[in-house]
Amino acid sequence: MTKDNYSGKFAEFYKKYKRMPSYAEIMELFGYRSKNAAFKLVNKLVEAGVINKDKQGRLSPANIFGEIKVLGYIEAGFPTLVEEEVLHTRNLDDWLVTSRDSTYLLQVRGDSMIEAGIMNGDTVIADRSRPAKNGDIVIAEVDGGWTMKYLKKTGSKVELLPANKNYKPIIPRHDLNIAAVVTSVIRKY
Amino acid sequence: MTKDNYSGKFAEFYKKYKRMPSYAEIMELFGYRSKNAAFKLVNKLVEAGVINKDKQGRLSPANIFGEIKVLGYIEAGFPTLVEEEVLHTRNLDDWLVTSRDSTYLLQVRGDSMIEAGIMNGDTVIADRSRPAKNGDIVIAEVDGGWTMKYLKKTGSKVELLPANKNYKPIIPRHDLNIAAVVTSVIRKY
DNA sequence: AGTATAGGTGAACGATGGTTCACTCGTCAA
DNA sequence: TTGACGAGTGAACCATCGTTCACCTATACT
Repeated sequence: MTKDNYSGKFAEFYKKYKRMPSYAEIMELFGYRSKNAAFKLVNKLVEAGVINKDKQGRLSPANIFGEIKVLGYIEAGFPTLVEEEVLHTRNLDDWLVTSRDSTYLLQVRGDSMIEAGIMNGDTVIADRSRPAKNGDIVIAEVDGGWTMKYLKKTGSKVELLPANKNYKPIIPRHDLNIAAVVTSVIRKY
Repeated sequence: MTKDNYSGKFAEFYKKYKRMPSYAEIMELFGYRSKNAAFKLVNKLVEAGVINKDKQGRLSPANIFGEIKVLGYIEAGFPTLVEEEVLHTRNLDDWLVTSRDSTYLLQVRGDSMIEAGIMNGDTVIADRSRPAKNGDIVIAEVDGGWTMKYLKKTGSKVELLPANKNYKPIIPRHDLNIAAVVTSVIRKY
């Protein structure tokens, strides 16, 4: 069994149970009949930097699980070199979500934001706690309905601008309630 | 202290140490002087569905940490109603990443895929293990350089198509090595 | 008034945790 | 052939774990 397979089993377990296995469980996981075998294996993985162990011997994953390798740039235009080197790793959750309680996912219908690269079927991450600045893409309740648009503030005047020439800007008549600011857009193929 | 603050402290701890606190640690966390106080608090949170407890009393977060609430649709075009109801929750990692070992993040430079809604500065998630099908967006090594394009297969012929009228299709002369398939696009504001 | 009841204290319990020690069994190099 | 070494076994160790019990407030409700 390779070293990747070793840590893979731990990652599997951690993903399933959201905690590290005890030594008794590691025994079952690898078919050992001695706790000490598990103990030695763990120490190796600690040295390899895959697992962390605190002073009291409790285990925790060492960032590796849940983190995704980040390579360099890819040029969409002309072919260039991508360093085949891993620059660092990144946890998607930590990267995209600052405050979990005030964050929501919304699926997008329609094409009014197409020029901003937001297409029909995309998912947006919206944060309710972030203050809306001029130029932000916001989720807003305007005159009784909900919409997603660019926010344009000019003095005390507020407009909601689409990113599609076929649609007109919205100037709120009665109520404008900005519910959330779009912090990210995700498209899944 | 509200119930959210209770679970918030657990979420904080779990995020920091990637494991649930022991009862002794919960005591410190909340300033209790008795383990039993922690014990009773945990049981409440188990009943509230925030924390899971297995047969041997070990704790694990009950999906709530790390999961983000999913609301309904947002109409980009015209204002519509968004049900203010949480449909379900979703874990970004599980949703976007199928096999962690073969997944990479790449930052996009250039505008050759702009009509596919992939803009300069976006981040793409690429999977090395997924087979590349006709119409997929792929990361490919062609004639010594790297690029990201649509893959077009017609019989035995292979082309790389940009999503921008200003760029021409790439027909590989010597080598074409499809390294990864783009599974998601992320744009962060 | 009394009296439930939620929330905390403090001590004790057995079970399980991680750890250590002595030993065995192959494998590989000298 | 010998010896060193990595890897697994099996038993024992104590600290810590989760749990339970009896007891002690407060606060709110009849």
